[in-house]
Amino acid sequence: MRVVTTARTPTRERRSRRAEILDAAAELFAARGFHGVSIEDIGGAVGTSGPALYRHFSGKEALLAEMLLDISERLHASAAERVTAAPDAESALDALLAGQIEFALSHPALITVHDRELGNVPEPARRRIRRLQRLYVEEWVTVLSELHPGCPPPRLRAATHAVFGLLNSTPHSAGELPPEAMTPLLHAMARAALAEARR
Amino acid sequence: MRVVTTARTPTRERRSRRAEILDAAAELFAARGFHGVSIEDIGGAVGTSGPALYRHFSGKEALLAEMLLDISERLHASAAERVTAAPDAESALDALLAGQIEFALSHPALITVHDRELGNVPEPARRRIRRLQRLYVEEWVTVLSELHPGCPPPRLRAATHAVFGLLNSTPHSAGELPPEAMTPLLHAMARAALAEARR
DNA sequence: CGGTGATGTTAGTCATCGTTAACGCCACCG
DNA sequence: CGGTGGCGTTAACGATGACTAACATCACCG
Repeated sequence: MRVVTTARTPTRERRSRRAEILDAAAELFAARGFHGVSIEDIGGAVGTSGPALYRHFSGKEALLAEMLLDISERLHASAAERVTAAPDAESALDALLAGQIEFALSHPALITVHDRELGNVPEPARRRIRRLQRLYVEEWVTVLSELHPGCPPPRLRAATHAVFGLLNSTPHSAGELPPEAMTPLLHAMARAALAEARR
Repeated sequence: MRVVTTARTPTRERRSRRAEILDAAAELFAARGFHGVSIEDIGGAVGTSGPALYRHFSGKEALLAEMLLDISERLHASAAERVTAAPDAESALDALLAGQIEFALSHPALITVHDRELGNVPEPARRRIRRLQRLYVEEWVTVLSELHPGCPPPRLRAATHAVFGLLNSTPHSAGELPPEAMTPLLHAMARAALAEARR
């Protein structure tokens, strides 16, 4: 059979195709959930159709795994850097807050997928992601322990998760405020909330 | 034949089958997402198998719609009651906080589904749910406006959403703290965070 | 008693989905 | 040039899922 396909020039390689697919998939997963998005949807979102995706990922779950792994690594690495660069616990906390807020405001889809879709990641990768998430939380808890000595770690962990919820609420209030106003507001609210954990 | 929608409960079981199905479905939706749960899964969770569900709901989407509608109505009704019963804005805010915290702690699955699955509700019901959610938020914004006069409503709305994120983080920190400790912690953190919205 | 309606059951149907197969371009490299 | 490999295509396949059909049970009530 004769296939008169569109003769496109694949020489254009402005950005890695993998990254392009990951971005599109993140947007779709955030909007409709992992199982609500088909391979065809993802392919369509990057201009190719369907199974072209398998040239870049071994499957749908592997795609998700790589996405979550990348997010967890970026968050944890950024936190570790910021904490070691800070002169004291006070500024370390501010740096952690600034990092999380910046990430949440600039990548709302990634944040959304990050705390919704862990359950769909197959087992080998799931553990690695969990580990990174735990390390990230412990980064916060360590700083807070220094700030609130004598406060039991479980309480600090609960407070940390609560603050994550506060900061990650960004996707739900999209458009309410411009980022220049949202950033200091979230920072102030989170800081005040964490001060209450002291008991 | 006339369709009589006022269903007289046959009282075969101690609890309505509908409610039993809704509870099981909420748990499953929260854990795996709407599209990650099959009709067979839901049936299996209540001891029946598969299509028995259609004796109680017209379909999977209708089930979700009823679930979200019920949640939104309960939240909004509770908020309206509490606000009108409160003597002043200060205690109204405390009552709103207490209500949301109690709901989030006792029904984590419902809270999870409530802010994740709106996109899967078909259109006639979606608008009603959105409207109730908006009314609920406005209940908070009205109280906060009285507490922080001169503060622009968009800022108060953003702060309210952020506090919802904080309070609804409960499902993510399950087991960190017992409810007796979690309740006052969340209340204090939320109150401190909202005080910062004053600018 | 016989009928009726509420509530189950199992066996399909039809659409969709993830994945694989088989093939076509085309850039690059010996 | 000719092959090789990266990257895309369409066509199929097998599994699964939502939903329907046809039938069973059984309490209840005239």
